[in-house]
Amino acid sequence: MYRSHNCGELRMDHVGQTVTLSGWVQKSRDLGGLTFVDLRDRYGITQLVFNMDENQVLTEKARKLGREFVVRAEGQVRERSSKNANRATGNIEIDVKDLQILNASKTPPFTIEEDTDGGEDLRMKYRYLDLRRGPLQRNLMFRSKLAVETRKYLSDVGFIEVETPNLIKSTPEGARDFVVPSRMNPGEFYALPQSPQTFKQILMVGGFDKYFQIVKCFRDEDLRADRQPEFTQIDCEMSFVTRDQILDTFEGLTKYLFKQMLDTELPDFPKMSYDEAMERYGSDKPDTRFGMEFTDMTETVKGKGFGVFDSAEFIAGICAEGIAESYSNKDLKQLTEWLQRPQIGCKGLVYAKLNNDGTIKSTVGKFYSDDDLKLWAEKMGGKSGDILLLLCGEKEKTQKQLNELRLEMGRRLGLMDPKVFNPLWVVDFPLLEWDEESERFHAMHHPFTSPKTEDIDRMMTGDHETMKALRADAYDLVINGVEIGGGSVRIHDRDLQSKNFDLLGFTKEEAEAQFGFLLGAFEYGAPPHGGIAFGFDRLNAVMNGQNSIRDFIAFPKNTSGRDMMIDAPSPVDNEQLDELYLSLQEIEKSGA
RNA sequence: GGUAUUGUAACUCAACGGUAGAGUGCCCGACUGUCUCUCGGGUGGUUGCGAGUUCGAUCCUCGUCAAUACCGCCA
Repeated sequence: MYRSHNCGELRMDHVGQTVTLSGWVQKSRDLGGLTFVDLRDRYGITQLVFNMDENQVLTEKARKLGREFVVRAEGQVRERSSKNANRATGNIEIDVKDLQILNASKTPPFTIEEDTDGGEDLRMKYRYLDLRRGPLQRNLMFRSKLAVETRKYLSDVGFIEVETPNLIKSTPEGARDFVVPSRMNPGEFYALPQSPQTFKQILMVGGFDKYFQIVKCFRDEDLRADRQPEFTQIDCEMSFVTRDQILDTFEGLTKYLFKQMLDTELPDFPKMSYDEAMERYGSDKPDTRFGMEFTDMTETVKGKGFGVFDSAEFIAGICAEGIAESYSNKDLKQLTEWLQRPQIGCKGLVYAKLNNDGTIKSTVGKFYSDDDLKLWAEKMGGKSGDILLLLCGEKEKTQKQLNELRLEMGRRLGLMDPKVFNPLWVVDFPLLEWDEESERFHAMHHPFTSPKTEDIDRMMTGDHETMKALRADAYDLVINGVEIGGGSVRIHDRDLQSKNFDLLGFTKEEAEAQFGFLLGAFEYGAPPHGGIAFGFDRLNAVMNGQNSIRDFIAFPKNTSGRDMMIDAPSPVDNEQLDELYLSLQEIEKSGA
């Protein structure tokens, strides 16, 4: 027997019992005649004691243990003479009678502790060591429970979990596909699914009116801290439902998950239109934990001789509360430079400091009287002690930049409380997005998204400008400025679907070749349906107040899409290539 | 594809253009109540790689590779 108990469960109640523990050596403290060894498993740490007077051979053996040795120890639980209040098992220790080294270990390249000294790349290479650390263990246990609770909730309200294939068909819309060559079908390729989108819609046609799946999705696009090439979704679809029934169902799920996992009661989720989100926050995923909302100043500030404003399409600002005294000119200059980085690309920042003594200091004081500036303050809700920050330019671009500024100020002023969760539904997204480069429309959500009922007529007959303004029955769940998931009511009418493909620039033949199976299915009685998918990795991260999803994935990839542990991707043998009828082009290495 | 930052001992980081250093780890020794044990000694380097400038480069310049963050991209 390797263990009678784990390393986290022994307490004063167990004193006197003979127990067997197995685990890893966290650390040993050799005091000469007395040696302490901290034994660790995923449940906790228990102290082993060896005494030279009582058993010299065993103590000598214990003194030779290195970090991360795997050992089995048998002995008696006893009360400690000096207790450690910082540890759950800190009142007891094991007086070891027998010690077995199950496996020795090389010295690990970084410390296996709560806060490791290892850098990201080392931790990735030795992921199996990093996984032994408390934070990673807790994250993966959290993830496991979150999946279990999701299944519990959804199956309790009647959802059926159905698996869909991973070897499917490449489609031109959306992200780049990962592609898999088919040996049995020379010259042809499968694609890995970007999501089970078409399959879940076909399941609706198949009569599974409530479907869900916790499923891997694959997208061959550049990565970020919150984006992996393979990631997991809670994917759902429902038939015979309205938009609000879908939203209610998943609001219910979200509330349930927060209650079960964090014991947090979420309030009802507000619904905000895409347009409103853009006006108030300049973002389709606003962080509503703090205010600092936009004020449109276009009309207010024009006509006073300040050319930059007078010629601008759009001028808007935010009010940063209570920092007039603490923010020096140097700070503001530095903030301006931050805004001027190419990633953001502002030309400049206009500010007005509303000093506590009632004076106002502004970069554009030359053009605006104190009364003018007081009007600004009034419009923007500024009071003494605040700083008004204004940006101007082309409307969409300026909104985007002001959004960045708002978020940065939120960060700097500590307004993003990690303990607070502010969910909201962003609804009524645009149906189509005009792509200047290819000079055609793209589906903002995906090609099966239904326009809002009231927009259908305009869609069938409207001109180009009308098309840009069409609203879709599409929605996102946003929590603390993170897009947790999104979905839409789908088109179930073949004519409407054809029109949509038309607008997206598909010929009939292309549409048939790409999506014929779905269109065919729709001819046999497709029910009205809609659905949603949550980013499961992101949900884990957000619930734990973290930005990076990597520490919630057991084996993540780095920013170049490499698995540093197994060193993938890697070349394959010519034999393998031949079998697949593939030949490689020379890869040009520049320079060298 | 672009912008930026970083690359020095096993790890985390220092070092004005002038013989490369600390803490941690690791090894040896001492130590009977530690839990960041303590104390003494020791080990440890192709400064990512390649050019260039210079009497001399970890430092400056160019190239290159890699990691990370962001933009583009991605729902």
